[in-house]
Amino acid sequence: MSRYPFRATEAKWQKIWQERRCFEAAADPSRPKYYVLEMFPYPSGRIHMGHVRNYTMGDVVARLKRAQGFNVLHPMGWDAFGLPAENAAIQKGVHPATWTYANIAEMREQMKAIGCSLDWSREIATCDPAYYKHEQAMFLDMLERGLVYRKESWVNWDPVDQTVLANEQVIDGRGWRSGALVERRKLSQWFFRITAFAEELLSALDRLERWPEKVRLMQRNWIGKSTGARVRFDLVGREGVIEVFTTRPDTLFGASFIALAPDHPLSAELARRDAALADFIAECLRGGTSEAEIETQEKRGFDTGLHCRHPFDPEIELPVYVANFVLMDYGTGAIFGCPAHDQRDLDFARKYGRPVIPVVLPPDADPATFTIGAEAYVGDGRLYRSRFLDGLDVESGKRRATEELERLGRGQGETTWRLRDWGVSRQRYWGCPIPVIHCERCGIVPVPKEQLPVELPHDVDFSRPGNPLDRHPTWKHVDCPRCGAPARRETDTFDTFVESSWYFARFCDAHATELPFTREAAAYWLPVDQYIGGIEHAVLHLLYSRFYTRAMSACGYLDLDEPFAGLFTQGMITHQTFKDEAGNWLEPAEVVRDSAGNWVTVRGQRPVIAGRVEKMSKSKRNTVDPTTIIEGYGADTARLFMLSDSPPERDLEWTDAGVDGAWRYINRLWRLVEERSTQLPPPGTPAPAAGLGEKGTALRRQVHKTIAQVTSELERLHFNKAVALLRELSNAIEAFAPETPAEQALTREALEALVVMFGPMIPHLTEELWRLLGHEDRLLVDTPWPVADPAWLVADTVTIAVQVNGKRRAEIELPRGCGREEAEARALADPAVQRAMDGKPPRRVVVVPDKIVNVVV
RNA sequence: GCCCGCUUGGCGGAACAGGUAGACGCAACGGACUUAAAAUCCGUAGCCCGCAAGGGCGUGCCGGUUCGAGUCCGGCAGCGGGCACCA
Repeated sequence: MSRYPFRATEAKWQKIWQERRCFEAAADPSRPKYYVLEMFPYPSGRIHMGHVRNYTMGDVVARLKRAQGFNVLHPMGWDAFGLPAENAAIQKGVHPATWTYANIAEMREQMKAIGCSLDWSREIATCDPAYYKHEQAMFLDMLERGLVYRKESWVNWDPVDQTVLANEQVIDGRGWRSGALVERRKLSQWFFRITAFAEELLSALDRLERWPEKVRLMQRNWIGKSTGARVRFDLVGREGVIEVFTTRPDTLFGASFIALAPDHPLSAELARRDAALADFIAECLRGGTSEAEIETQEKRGFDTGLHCRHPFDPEIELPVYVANFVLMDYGTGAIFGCPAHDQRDLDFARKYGRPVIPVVLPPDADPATFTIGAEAYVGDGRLYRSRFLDGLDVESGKRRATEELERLGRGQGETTWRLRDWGVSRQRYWGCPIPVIHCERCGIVPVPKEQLPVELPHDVDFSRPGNPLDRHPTWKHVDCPRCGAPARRETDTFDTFVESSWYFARFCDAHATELPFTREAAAYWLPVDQYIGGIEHAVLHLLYSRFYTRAMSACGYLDLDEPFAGLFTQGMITHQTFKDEAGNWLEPAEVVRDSAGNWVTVRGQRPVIAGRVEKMSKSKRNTVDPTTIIEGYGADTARLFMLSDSPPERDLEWTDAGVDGAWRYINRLWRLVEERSTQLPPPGTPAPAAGLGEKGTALRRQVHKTIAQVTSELERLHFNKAVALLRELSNAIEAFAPETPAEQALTREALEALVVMFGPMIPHLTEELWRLLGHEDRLLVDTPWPVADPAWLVADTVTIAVQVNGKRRAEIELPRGCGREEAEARALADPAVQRAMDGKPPRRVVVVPDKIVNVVV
């Protein structure tokens, strides 16, 4: 029995595709373009299964679009700056650049073995000065336009990685990479003014129709727009005013206290003369921000003794507290408490004995008896006890109250955002240097563009913690470009998310030298038509890129707002976990089933505890190395397994049985074509249009139906459904034993359709089969996608179900499009139907033509 | 706590737009070939009753709309995810 020689075959076709430069793209305005992109990898050293799944999906789309006649751009590169390179330097003494480029070389070879239709001529690495030079130039342009600024602020400091983190990189109070509890520090930092686009970044989400709703929702929540009002409360008995942001100006008459954040300037001022308050504030600031701590922390306040006047009635005076639950970096850092209609304010009021005054009356509630118990009322209703607001609903009340505040000069309508500006300064070596110079006399001076790139020095010392750039003997010492006095380079580098915020644009013109990319190339290729990657970037990378694209447009580099027209987020790869008796994680390769079916260790047959199926991770050791699979079964087997069965957005459980199944099918397909190919007429021999007999007609119908369905499923990225349809077709071809020349020609027709349609998924095998079918002159990758003939999509007859009282009782075959009377008569005549009717006359017969007949008795 | 999603055989999953639930696979079982095993091929298979013909039940649970509900509506449960003192 013949076995598919995958190793030689895969190597052969990869070499031919490369030699013929099949996948190198060139802009061609006369042709429609299609830009397919997978999120580029960090060069950690080895590819993992998640990469393989990601790139396989992208490759199917790229190859499909290519066959459909699009001018396809499908590039690949390396997100090459980042901390692991520095950690390697510290631990192994290897230079970050050496480590990174060695990893790239290794991973490039691993990736090539997957056989993706990538344009390697556009390969980029973000740590290349030829790349980050443009990033520095763009930064200077953005600085000039006010899209970048520097300010001293409280930052999230990761004590393990010794660097600042963006808000988006702090998860549950811990650094996203190190897992260390984040500290607060005050530092001077560079910020991208992402908030300048907050409104647009939010509203444009509605237009991203080819993005998952889930991602759009996550971004909406992250941007966190709240509309309300800023209200000024005058202090009693002293100068000054407290500004408060509220989304509920309608409930102002329910106010019973004012609360300040512990780090509010007024809190600090008062603390200077009040030791007890100073202690309270210190205690609040010490409290962590982790989830557990917030959960357990109770609402606590400190009465400052100060009072404020109510903006609508100076007679009403409200006490001012400092409270631990008020955040300085949201709104104004101060709130007014309305206990009746806010749960948190209610908890606080109950604890400190403040009055609870309901001012929104729920529908059907009696104003005389309505009271607030343990829960605040946050729903809609009619305002009452609120003078000029009485009788209004909540929405109208908000508008009316805001108008009144504006009329009195005590406030105005305002929108606040959860979104903060993006802090990009990192105190690390292996990143893009921020191209500015600090001069004692001139302040911050941009590095003149002709001096770019500001390159990282190669001779750095990792023997001590902290930023090696900072203590480099010479690098940071430069003369001020403006006044010539001795000055100091910025030693912080960019957050690596800056590099990934524009790499998709660099691919349009990866070798441009004067500009990051030419306007023409960007105008032709962008936006990315289909972007594929993990859901973990739903906020970070995808939001930064949307911002950065707008910022580049503002600086005149291109004319685009949204970089990714279509987004697909793939599921993760999971695998069963194993532990030994001592509780140590075991690799899948270290365990095996014994004769009784129990899991035991390969070495020593020791008992193994089989655990849950979880995301493949190094820490749980439940990973499978893609290279091992590709060497043992071939890339096509790995690709087919990943595309079969599991819908791409869902998690995929990696199993040996599943891989075996894919491997068996690869061989089955190979044998099918090998066996049939000897009896086929030469390529190009058409099968007759008619007279194929019943079997032949059915096969041709199935071919055309499969073409129509597979095309549509692949276009919607439903790879698992496409695989199922193609397996059905190949089952049908297997069952079809051609005898006449016409049937042999039909077999060729069917096999060719099958091979072409499987091409994007298992490219090496199908390229070989295409050759086996006698196509010497044209590669499969240059063969157009088949088009279904509508004439063969419908049969003359249809088999429909007949129901009696909604239960299926029979199947009847009817001419397609036959009339209701005939369908009804045929249905009622069926013996099984008559039996089910039990002699009763039909009360009603529902006929849905070509679909179903339902007899109601 | 708030918001979102999901729940179909032993397992992964199909089912366009309310119209034959379980396609296509994985695992399993029976058989053929083989000294044997692997590979391959043929066959069985939602569950229950039945030799069969056939019948009953069945898409997390309860209810509703409809000639007809996995699909629509209301309620509940479980699982997963996002956000979180956000005023």
